[in-house]
Amino acid sequence: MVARVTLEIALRKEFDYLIPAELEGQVEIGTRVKVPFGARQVMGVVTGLAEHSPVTNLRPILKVLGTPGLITPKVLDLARWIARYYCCPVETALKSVLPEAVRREEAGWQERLFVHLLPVVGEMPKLTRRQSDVYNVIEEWREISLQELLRLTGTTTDTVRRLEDKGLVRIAPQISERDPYGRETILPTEPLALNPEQKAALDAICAAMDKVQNGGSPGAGSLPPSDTKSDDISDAQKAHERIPTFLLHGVTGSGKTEVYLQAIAYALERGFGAIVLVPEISLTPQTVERFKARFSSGRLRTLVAVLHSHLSAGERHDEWHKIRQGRARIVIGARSAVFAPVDPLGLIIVDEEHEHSYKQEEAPRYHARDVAVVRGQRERAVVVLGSATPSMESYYNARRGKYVLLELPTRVDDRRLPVVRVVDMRREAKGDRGVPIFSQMLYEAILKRLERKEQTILFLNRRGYSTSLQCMKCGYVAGCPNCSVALTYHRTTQQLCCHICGYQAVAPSVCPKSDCRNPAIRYAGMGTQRVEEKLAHLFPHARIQRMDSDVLTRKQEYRRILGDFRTGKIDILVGTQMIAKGLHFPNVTLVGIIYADLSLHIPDFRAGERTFQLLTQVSGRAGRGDVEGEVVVQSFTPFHPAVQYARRHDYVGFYEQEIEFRQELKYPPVSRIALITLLGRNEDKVRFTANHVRRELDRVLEECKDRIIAGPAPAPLSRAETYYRHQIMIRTRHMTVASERLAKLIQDLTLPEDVRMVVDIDPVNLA
DNA sequence: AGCACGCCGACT
DNA sequence: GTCGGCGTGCTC
Repeated sequence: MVARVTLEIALRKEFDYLIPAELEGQVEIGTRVKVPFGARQVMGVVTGLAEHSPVTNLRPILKVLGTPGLITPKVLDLARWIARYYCCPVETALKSVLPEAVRREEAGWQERLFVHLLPVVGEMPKLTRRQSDVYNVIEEWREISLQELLRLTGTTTDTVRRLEDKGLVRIAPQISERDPYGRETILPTEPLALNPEQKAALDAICAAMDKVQNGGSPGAGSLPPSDTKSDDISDAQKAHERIPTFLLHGVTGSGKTEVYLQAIAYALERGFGAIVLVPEISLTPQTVERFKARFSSGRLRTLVAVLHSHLSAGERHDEWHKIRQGRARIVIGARSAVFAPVDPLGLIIVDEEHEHSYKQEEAPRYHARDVAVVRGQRERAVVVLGSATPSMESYYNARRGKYVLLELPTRVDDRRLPVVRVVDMRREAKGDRGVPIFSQMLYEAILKRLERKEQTILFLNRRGYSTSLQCMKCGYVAGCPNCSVALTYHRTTQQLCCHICGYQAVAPSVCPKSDCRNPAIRYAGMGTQRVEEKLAHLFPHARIQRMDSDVLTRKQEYRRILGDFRTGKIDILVGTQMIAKGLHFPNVTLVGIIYADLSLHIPDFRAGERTFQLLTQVSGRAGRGDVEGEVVVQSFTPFHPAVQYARRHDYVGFYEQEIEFRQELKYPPVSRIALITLLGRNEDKVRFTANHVRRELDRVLEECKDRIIAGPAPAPLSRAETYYRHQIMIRTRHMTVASERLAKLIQDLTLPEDVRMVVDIDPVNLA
């Protein structure tokens, strides 16, 4: 017998090995093995089995490693699809598919000392500075290996023992299972009555599960020569009918989650498990609780596993095995949860499917929503994509009949959508003083809320105090020495800060240009800090809290602020992106968007779409209680379609006009994009290499008739962290073909030592 | 990835 | 005469 092995050293090639008699029966697809490779020994994963190999002088497998069955043929199949489509080595794809914590199997179960957080009984004991630092870290992780804790805090076992003596933590060998949300008590919930639209959506999803899931799974094929591109499994599946994918378009508050819950119940009923993907920021304890509350008791009782990036290695390992062993049949998690080993899988839900955080920004550069759809096809699982503002891609697919569109046009509580008022900021300019931060309308609206003891959310998608430091005399702008961006001024620390690489410098008091030295340097633009300061000045008695990643250095801080806001200890919450999502507070009756145009001016064809989504999502925060909500949008381009359609809550209207623009310029969803970036410290070399790559692309994509290749040109962010960046953009409707050619080009091309090439298929970020 | 082979410049 | 530069190619 012969095994084909993909090696851990991430070569873009697979190698065949003999299975020695003594290992016969232990080697299967997905088995991890140690093999000889030249003079070395390397680890790898078996990707295929056969009687014979096209290669003659085979060497034998040395050893079988780890627990069998970690990588199932299904998982492997998915990893190979990712490797092919996203142009990366299979091993790189496997890295995401099998989390590191699970891979290092031994470490996961090993009896090491772990520090557990204990509930505080009675008075909190006095702690020294050091102790409380350590305690804070433990509190954040809830449970952490002693080793890791010591590494993280740079302390000694002694300090931790001290905490144990005070009864705050327990140090013990870890055997018992970790449950990240174990200490919370959850009240069970019953299915809610559905309105007709919800009912129709649920029925459609359940009917699809009925129709499609009649059991049966594809078997393993035989080994083709290693350079063959055909994928027998996917070819076999093409014969079957397509598994439907649903796009659930429901306005904020239309009860999408209840539809998800009941669809999951139906899947469980029929013996299938489910995966729920949510954006990382929405994966709050409340979100998880909604699912646990429904499924942690009753007839369909099952564990709900949670997967996200803040789990410790041990927790991740445990959650994974809960799923693998079938004890948890529901998984809720961020991007990488799309790979959860749920089997049999009946349903995948991708909530907020338009969210960019589903795209992984490092190799493998996969999009979890798209992987979900592919996985659904391969495992006969029904996929439901949900959003109040679907991505152009998904709505386009729905329009073309590739997805089934389900609409939830009304809020479950029958409340009207908030009134959105757009303020033309060009008319607000006060001659000498320029444009104020707050328009008269927004000022009065805030004042009214303060009088009525209602709450306000103010949104500005930019951190810091001001955008840039500018000399009014010579035009000098403080820029980052490592990146091609202006530095942001942070008043609290009196520093200039780069939001790309984190570079910091003391803010100068006079213009640093030697021939200028103008003391009247000014700060242009504004950030959340400046808004907060101005607010405090305008409303001295209001309780104001800022919330952005500068404030949130700690995880508990996030919870605390939201807790204070919920209990009414804060009148006005000022924040960035992160307050735009999911959170609902009944007493919020006003949402102010300080500068709606900010996201319109970024050099990206999705700027309009992003702005529309942002305005719609932020508006959704207003008026969920008994009082109707009001949204005030300040804009310098008040008649821009993204602003106007958002004002009217008209998604379809926006889509119709946006798709025309995409069509005209052949941008997604009408085509697909592959973005090739060349990076290096020597700009000439980068430019030269980029030109060379361009010529090669023209050659290898010859038969890709509809291709449009643009560039090379400096990337919108032309320099980041001291690396110059040049880009080439490929647009085509046949990305599968293009990916394949690109993979070959990557293989054949020899780049100069100090120039790297990054290939991003379906990028969401063009910078 | 790593390591060998191989063909041209300045050093004991 | 040799040491060493990194281009090219190979590993089942």
